[in-house]
Amino acid sequence: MQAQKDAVQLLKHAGLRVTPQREAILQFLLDYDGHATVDDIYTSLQDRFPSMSVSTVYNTVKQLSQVGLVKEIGVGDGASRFDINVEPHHHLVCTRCGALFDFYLEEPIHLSVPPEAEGFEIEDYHVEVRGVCPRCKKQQVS
Amino acid sequence: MQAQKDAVQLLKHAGLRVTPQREAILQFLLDYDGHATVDDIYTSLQDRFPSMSVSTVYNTVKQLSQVGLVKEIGVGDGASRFDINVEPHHHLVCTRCGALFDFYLEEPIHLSVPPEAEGFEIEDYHVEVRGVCPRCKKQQVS
DNA sequence: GACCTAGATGAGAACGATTCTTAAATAAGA
DNA sequence: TCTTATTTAAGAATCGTTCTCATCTAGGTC
Repeated sequence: MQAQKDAVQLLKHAGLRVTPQREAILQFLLDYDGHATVDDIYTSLQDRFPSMSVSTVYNTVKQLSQVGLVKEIGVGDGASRFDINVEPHHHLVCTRCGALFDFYLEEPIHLSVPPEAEGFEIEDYHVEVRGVCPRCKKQQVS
Repeated sequence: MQAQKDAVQLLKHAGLRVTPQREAILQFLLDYDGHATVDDIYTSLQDRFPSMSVSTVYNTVKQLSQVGLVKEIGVGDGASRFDINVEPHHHLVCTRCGALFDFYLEEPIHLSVPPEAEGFEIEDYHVEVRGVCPRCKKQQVS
């Protein structure tokens, strides 16, 4: 009840219409521990919304991300993931299994904009660290 | 002649068979000023290799990147881009037009691996800075 | 130079993620 | 309750990429 109200309030405050589908999708992301793909959301809500289409999930997460309620993270080549953690943070990606971990930088990056991009207006940045996660490291025989 | 020899030598040293298609693709990347997509390569070589298939381009760039002759950079959602600059470097991406600029970090990043990823073995990392390039900034009225 | 074989190519089918299209359904203000 | 601008469902369409497989060829061997 509590949590359900949250999703509704968040949608209202964001100026989005409250529909059952949106509420469920946002709620799912609020409860989900990790970085969900559209397919995660879609299949998880199949029971409650058997007739919901994938387009609806795409539309919804796009809107949620436009109003800043979720953050889209596109690492590597696979499907985009959606993160309820909208604070600026970065990711470790396992090149073996695709697992994703959040991390925070100890201090902001320092970069020198090259001459040909003089005047580039930085909006934000994302660091993608690639490597082998502890789980996969354990599994490899070497 | 000079440049052409380079591509051949690079392929040989990498232990790859030298085929006309590979030579042309690598040469194209050597000459190309920027970050080419598979489609850039494919369409640019249509004249010289009318019967070359996209698969060949995909196969070739994949191999070139496996032997370290080029670097694949996948920013945002669109097509992967291939970069003859294999030094560790990072990218500015224009969120309006998709333009891509290289940049270098003044100093390496410092990160604290989160507890749940304890033992993560870092292979490399890539910083994607998003914003508005000078050209697009000029064009927007505001 | 001719021969052999692992490896490369071309053509198109297949695939996965995402977007588009359209008609029907509905949230939310009047 | 009525109205209208939004949202939805369903599936077609699109885009980038991979796969399949029959044919071809680079490059070592004789």
